[in-house]
Amino acid sequence: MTISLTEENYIKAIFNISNSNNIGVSTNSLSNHLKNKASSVTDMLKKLADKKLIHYKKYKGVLLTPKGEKIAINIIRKHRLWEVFLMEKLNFSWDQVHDIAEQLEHIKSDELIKRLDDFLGKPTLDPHGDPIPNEKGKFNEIKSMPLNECKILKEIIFIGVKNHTISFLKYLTSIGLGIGDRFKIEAINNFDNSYQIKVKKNNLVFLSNDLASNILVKIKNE
Amino acid sequence: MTISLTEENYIKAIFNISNSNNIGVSTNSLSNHLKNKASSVTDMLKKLADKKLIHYKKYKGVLLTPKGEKIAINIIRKHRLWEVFLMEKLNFSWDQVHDIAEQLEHIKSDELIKRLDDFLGKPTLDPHGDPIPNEKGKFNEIKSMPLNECKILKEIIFIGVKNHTISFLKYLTSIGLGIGDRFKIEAINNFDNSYQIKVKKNNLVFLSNDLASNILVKIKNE
DNA sequence: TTAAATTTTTAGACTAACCTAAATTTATTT
DNA sequence: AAATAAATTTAGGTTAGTCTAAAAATTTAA
Repeated sequence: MTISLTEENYIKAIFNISNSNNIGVSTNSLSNHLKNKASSVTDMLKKLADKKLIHYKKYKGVLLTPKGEKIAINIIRKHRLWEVFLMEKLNFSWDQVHDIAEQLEHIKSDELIKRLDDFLGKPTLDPHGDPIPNEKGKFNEIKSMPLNECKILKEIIFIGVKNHTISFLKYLTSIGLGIGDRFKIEAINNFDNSYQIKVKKNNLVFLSNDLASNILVKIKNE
Repeated sequence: MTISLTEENYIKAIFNISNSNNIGVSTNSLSNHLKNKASSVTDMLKKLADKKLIHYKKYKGVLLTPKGEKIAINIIRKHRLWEVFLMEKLNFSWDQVHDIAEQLEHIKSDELIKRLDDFLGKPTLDPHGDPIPNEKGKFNEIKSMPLNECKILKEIIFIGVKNHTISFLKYLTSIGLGIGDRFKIEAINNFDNSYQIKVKKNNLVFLSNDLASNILVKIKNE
């Protein structure tokens, strides 16, 4: 069975939306996500259901079947491996890699991905801190939390981001924050729940609560 | 102006056919090359002519405009750079790279190609010995000739192949011949114009005239 | 140089993936 | 629980790229 590029994008969207909400995906959310009209989405959902890639009941939203999920995870694996390649080997910055990886993820060759994986040293995290599923589709989850759930003044490791927009990533870069950085929470301002943190050798950096909610961290030695 | 993947494939086919024949490309040759019906080809030729990518006069065959040629050369550049990447970095063999490069050549990002080129050390030849045009579209032609035009017993360098089929490449590999190899013509058999050559440290290898016509060589020190 | 063969184009249709507008179902208010 | 609002689906249409069959132009051959 062949799966078109468009079908792949729908499957990926369903996976991403259901994974962040953990519930059946609505036609409208797909319509927003893919910037297609809801009626177009309905058409495609019927097609994907015929191919047994999703469970679909009219008016009830959709979920991936195991077969559909396998495809979704493989696309994500390819996307993230290419992102690693673009950053590590071609020296792109983390806000430049997404659009290119969005194209590369559709290249069809299992052998290519196997060799790319080897070439990159079988990475388990992409440049945004997102886990890269292995060949079997297994995610090596690392326990992280949004910075704004951290209410104690501790040493922290910056693990990943929730918001992947270019402007957000550029902003983090501009204030000197990158994946893997260690920093200390110096203060949590109780009037607006904003944060003051100190990155090694840097001055204090102020982060709004909203910004902190998009930064995923791990408490050091935990 | 955006150019679809299909349009890119037509432009590339026109370039390749006209470059090997050096003459206007017929509808039928495109139909064979692309494995589409001639009527489909006609439709597309009209579209490409509207976009000023080809010169097209009904019943008269086509040629690329400078604009079309620029696009064709850029696709070829991308294809060959990706082939180098696949062989040099991912250790594919030369008969495996074509199909994957056929997909990769359509990835749209000038920045990506620029960085890939740097990463690979700005190569000027691909793994089949074909020249890689530079950013400006200029080919660095190397003077080579088919082995069967070589009628003297000389030291030879294997520069490239004319026939790119997988079976041919595999055959060359199996008899121990690879791009860059030096060998000596030991004998030219006048009854069938076949060749006997001696690759360094190897036994004598017999090549039919037909086979020799698909091997591009340079005479050593010339 | 006319007839036959070949090549190319036109005409009309199909599929995938999209759209708008209208109808239907589900959810929310009062 | 009826009325309104929102979400979803259906109906019918469009475009890109393909196809088959028939018509027209060109080339080849007698």
